[in-house]
Amino acid sequence: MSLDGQLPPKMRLLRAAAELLAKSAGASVSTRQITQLAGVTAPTLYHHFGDKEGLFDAVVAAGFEEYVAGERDFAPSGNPLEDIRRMWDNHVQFGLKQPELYLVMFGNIRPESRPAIVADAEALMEEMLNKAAAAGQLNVQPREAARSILAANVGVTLMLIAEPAAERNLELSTMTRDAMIFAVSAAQAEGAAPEDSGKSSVVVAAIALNAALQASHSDQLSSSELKLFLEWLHRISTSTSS
Amino acid sequence: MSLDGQLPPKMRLLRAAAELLAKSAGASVSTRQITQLAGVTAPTLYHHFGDKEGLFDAVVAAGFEEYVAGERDFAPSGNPLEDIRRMWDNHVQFGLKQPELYLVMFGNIRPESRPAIVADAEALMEEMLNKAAAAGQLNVQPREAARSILAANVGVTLMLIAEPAAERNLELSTMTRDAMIFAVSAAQAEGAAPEDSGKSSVVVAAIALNAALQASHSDQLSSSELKLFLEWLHRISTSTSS
DNA sequence: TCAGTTCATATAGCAATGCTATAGGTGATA
DNA sequence: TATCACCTATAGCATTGCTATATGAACTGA
Repeated sequence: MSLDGQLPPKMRLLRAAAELLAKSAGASVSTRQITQLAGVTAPTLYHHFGDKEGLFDAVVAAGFEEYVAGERDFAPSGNPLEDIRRMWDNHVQFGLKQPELYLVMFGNIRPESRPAIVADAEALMEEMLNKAAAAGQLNVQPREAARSILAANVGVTLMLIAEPAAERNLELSTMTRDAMIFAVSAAQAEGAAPEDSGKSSVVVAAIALNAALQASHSDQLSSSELKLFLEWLHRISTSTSS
Repeated sequence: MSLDGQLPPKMRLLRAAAELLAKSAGASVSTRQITQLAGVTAPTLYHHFGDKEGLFDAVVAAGFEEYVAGERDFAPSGNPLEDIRRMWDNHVQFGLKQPELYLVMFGNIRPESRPAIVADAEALMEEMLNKAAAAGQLNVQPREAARSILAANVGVTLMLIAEPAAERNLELSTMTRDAMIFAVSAAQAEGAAPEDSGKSSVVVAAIALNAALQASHSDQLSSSELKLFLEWLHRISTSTSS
């Protein structure tokens, strides 16, 4: 019952809330529990965070920073698709290590409350996919691919969290991961997929060029020219031949 | 303020809870609101459902029956993969029509509380995938495929719910859906995928035979023979050639 | 040095919540 | 009619999130 280091009460509240949230298996955590563990009285909480939800938002924000740090910390391997795999695995590991926090971040999403985190996570994924696109490894727009992969990533993580820890089979994760990456990557364009083999190398090249352009901030075209050019590229790279 | 038809109080409580849960955007619904709307006093609720959570569980169970009914209601189209697409779309539509209910069902999943629903949903999906496997359209075990597809389906639905209704882009759903089905189906085995082109037609055939056997309850082998035979099949069909 | 100002914490308590001990009413059966 | 199981209501308890108000500490400017 002692988080009374010399830390300021704000930090102690954050840590107490995070700790109680982590160990309470879904049961609701009361402000009295939090303040007691932090060695602080109620008004202090409301002075710093305004609200119980405000405190939890702060906990979530801290957790998200940890998540982002984990996603950025490994050095790029040279193969963007391989980096995306690692990103996926990092995401899953984060969810399994801090399930309660993860559930608050990605399980309780509501339109009016918290899509900012999702947008940030998508941006992180898109950033990596842009490299793949620039290398000609992508079959679809990086943004769409990022949203799609992240959605599957979240779904898999939630499913794994829902399972009793003993029965968790990580093959679900690797299988879904590779399925998504494969479907999104340019590998299939080399002849297979009978239904949409029309995704010719033209499309892949257009996507790659698009990504390269947006990444390099080229100055060789005026902004209005660039806008139109990108629009054409977009039309080409999203065209389906069916 | 009147759900006082001649329905029994138990039904009125269920409907009141469902209605309040549906319109309260994430805010917690109090038992007093529910009992008042149902025209009933508190002990009645606890007599019938024991708990507030018990009542919500009942609401979820009713919602899940509705979900299952929706998943079963369309006639099979002859093409199992096409049926799986419809199943996916049904799932997404259900989530978008009843977001609050869906969030309780799939967003708040915790290992100790509610994996039964997930297991049922998986079984539903697996049932359909067995047909695809029997038709030689599947590249992996039906159970694994079902878990994978359902996970992606849940993730996509949650992401769409998280978005403001105005900006919802269903292309995320169709794209992820087709990506998953493509990756799981046997189509790619016909030559493309350079990394694991080893998924030869032997594997596909083994999976198909396995599904057919389990579906037909063949009596031509004794149960112990069948068990061993299935084990071998399983070994074949899960072998990777990398 | 000291009044003034601001920030941070504590005392005490309110309204709303989930839930229950107890009792009253209703219908079917004997 | 009496009994008995079932269902519902009155009243109230403990806990919840939150706040009105007051006290202390630290810094500012003269």
